[in-house]
Amino acid sequence: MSQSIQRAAEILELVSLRPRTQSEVAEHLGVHRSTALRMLQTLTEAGLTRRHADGHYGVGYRLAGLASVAAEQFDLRNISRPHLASLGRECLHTVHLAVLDGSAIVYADKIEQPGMVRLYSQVGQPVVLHTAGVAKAILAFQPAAVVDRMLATHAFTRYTETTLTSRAAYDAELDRVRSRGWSVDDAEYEDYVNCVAMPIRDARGNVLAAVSVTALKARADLAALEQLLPRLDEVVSDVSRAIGWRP
Amino acid sequence: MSQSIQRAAEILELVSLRPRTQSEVAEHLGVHRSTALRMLQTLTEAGLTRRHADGHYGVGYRLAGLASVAAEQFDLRNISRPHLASLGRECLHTVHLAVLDGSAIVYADKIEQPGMVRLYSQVGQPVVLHTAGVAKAILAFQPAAVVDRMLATHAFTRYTETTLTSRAAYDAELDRVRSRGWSVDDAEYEDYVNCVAMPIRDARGNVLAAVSVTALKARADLAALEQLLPRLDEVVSDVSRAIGWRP
DNA sequence: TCGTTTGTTGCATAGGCTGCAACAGGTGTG
DNA sequence: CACACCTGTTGCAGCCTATGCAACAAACGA
Repeated sequence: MSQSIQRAAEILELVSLRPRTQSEVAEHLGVHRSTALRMLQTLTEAGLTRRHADGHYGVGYRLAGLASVAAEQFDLRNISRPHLASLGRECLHTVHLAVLDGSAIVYADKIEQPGMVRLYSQVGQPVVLHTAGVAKAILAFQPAAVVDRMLATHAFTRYTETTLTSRAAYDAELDRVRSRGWSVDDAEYEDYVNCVAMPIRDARGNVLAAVSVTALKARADLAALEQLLPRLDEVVSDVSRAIGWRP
Repeated sequence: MSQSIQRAAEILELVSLRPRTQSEVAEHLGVHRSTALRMLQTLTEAGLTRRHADGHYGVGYRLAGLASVAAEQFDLRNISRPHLASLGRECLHTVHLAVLDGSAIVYADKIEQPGMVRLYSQVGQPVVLHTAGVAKAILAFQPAAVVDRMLATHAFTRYTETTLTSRAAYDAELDRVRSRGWSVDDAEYEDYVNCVAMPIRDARGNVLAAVSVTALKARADLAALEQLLPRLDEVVSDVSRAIGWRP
């Protein structure tokens, strides 16, 4: 809508990766050098960028200050709620939000549908790491060290026929999840419940949460749930963008 | 220089104080409502602002993303952070890091203590040159030309009874700071807040930053803060050494 | 020393921003 | 239920302002 502001935002994105000279910024934006300089000067006056001694422009201190204000207000649950709710209304299944919280993954929100069988999950409770779709969607995108730490003392208890009961099998599944971008719980915890899940990325691109659509197999089996993946992808993309993620 | 970018920055500052409606923003900027909305939409697309469910606009989470991507650009802050944090933990007061940034001195970091009264200062904001302890700690060790340039257009506004309201009085204070190596803010800006500060030196021995310990007078008066000087000296020495300074 | 890049300035142009008005949709109030 | 109020959207005319350009001084590094 507003070209100059768009360009300003682009400059911030550019110099946040690494400080740039006025010429580099000009070239990146496709504008004249003097134009880029004028914009950089304005941004610098505002403290959003700052000029380094070597003539490169980087991110300014004021931006860090504003960022901390934003960080204080961070509230994933409230941000994602409307997106999850509309997803729930559309597909009429239960929608979960789970977040990585220290050494556990816990349900942070749950959208239920009226007149449905209640699922066992409860907000605030830790998920079962080796069966829950959300756990796989989150762990698939964590550094190996984090996965190791979380699974170090984890027992791969068998709950159903499809439960993954070894770390090796689980790791293989995480590989699959990582490459295709979504995960399932194929009746691995209760043999009549299955789900699909996708990860949410934060402002740094890290995966710290996931959304799942869960249903009784009798109501919607895996094949049916997979039909919802495009819509689920939309939802997690929207939420990721809303919390500052950019592709 | 660039009107739109200036306005964008002003919007960020405005909504960082508290979320505003498009009408409030328009009024604040003195532009038509549709203009303000167009700017807000652009900022929101970029993630720099964010629309709350009630139609108010606040700071966006992309700011946090940019700041964290750019974290490595703030070398001094990164180096000093652990030292400041442990100092803060020990004395349970607010610790500030301020740097000389072009023609202003701005807060570069702020270590707050849980459950404490919030101080007015914000990262990225310019400090008040004639009252802030960090300003005195930095300016006392600048060449006269730099001090003159920075104070040339500075108004020595009186905020409290102890505010230094003349260049002469300020220069005398800088002399004192220079000889003893530390500075104070004796309730010169807000009559219930005081602090002590010491300079950080770089590899060339130049002072480009300072650290302060700030507290409500009721919690710790100047005499109490001066007890912390040996520890503060340790901190600024450690940080100075870490960036290459040698005594 | 020279070549390169930065920062500055004045100016003409054109492009984009601005204000305006009208309308749809949503919210809350009486 | 009507009403008032605010938000969000759109098309458009006119003017502002951002832009490109060129020339120059200054800083910088090779």
